[in-house]
Amino acid sequence: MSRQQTTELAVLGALSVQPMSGYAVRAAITETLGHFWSESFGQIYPTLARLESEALIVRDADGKTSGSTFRLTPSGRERLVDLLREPITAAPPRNGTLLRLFFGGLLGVEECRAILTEARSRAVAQLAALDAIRHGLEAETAADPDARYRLVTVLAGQHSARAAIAWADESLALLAG
Amino acid sequence: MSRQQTTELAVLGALSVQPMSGYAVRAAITETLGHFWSESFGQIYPTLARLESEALIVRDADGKTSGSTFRLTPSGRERLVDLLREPITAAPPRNGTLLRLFFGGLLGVEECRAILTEARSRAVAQLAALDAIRHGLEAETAADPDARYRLVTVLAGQHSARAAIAWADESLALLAG
DNA sequence: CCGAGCATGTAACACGTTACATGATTGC
DNA sequence: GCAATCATGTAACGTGTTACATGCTCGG
Repeated sequence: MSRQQTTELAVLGALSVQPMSGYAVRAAITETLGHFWSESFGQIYPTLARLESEALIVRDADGKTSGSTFRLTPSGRERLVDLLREPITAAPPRNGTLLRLFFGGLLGVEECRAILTEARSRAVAQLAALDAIRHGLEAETAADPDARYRLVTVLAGQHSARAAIAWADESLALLAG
Repeated sequence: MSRQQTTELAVLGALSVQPMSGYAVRAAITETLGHFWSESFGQIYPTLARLESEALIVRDADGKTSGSTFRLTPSGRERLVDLLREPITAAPPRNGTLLRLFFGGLLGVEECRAILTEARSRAVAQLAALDAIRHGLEAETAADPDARYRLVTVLAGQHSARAAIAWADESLALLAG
């Protein structure tokens, strides 16, 4: 029971920052929440239509241009806060890499080491990408206290990436010996 | 293109350890892969039926008892290895906790600290649970070299849990100051 | 005999991606 | 004018969970 409504949460959240088009919502989610969230157009547009019909957002036609701009209504903002408050249903964390390594005996040491090496590379790249974002946010924090919340999500990604690197190193050593 | 077929991989993997009933496959996945995988009956039974029709597994009627036992055929084992070798499509890692914290400004410091405290508790509990499993596996490793692969997945969970604890502590300090 | 757990399966629903179709706007 | 990008939407498909329906088996 009780749908997840996570897409609704992400869309309302994006619009809470500033009014924008559906296309821009997608871009904002990809760019800003990209390291822990994703949405496709096939989800976003139907969601926008439903939110509009429930008067949680309104659509302003952009004068002469083709697109439109969606804006949160007061009840939409209330709805967003309600969703934020809702208990977080811990999704089962399906991890394809671990599933493969668990049955690694069927693949052999070398292939498993390759999987680990690749996972390590991805983590190193992500750590570097998040480092750049982090420096920007730390500068912002002085002016905007709310930037701290965004910083918290970046820290999560960095801790997670560092853990992945340490795990890969330890596992590579274990499989080498 | 190219379906994920992750359920198929998990089911074949479970049966590669030993022949068992569908009910037992579900139990094995829940107990052994539980910290990084999950499957429901609604997925398992149709998958077993399909695998049987493709002759990747066979069903042995258990004499007089009601259930049946599924067993990998040689081609089923080949199929499993093929699936293990397939490139891992890194699933977008949707994290509901981070999505909420990102918009934490709308919730306020106290509610965000509560979310972090709860995330920390879950990580502490998981770390302890995995520690018990780890000790068992380390003992097994001497006798069964393949136990190392299972140990690798446990290490992943522990690194991840420790990272979550460190992240929660750092973030709680950040939001306190 | 009765309840707990074993066992199998289906139907309805929710969620999400991909591919497609269509057209406007803008910069070169 | 033409390509890239902005913009909106739909349809088909795949995947996954939940709830339901059904019956067996075994220990107390």
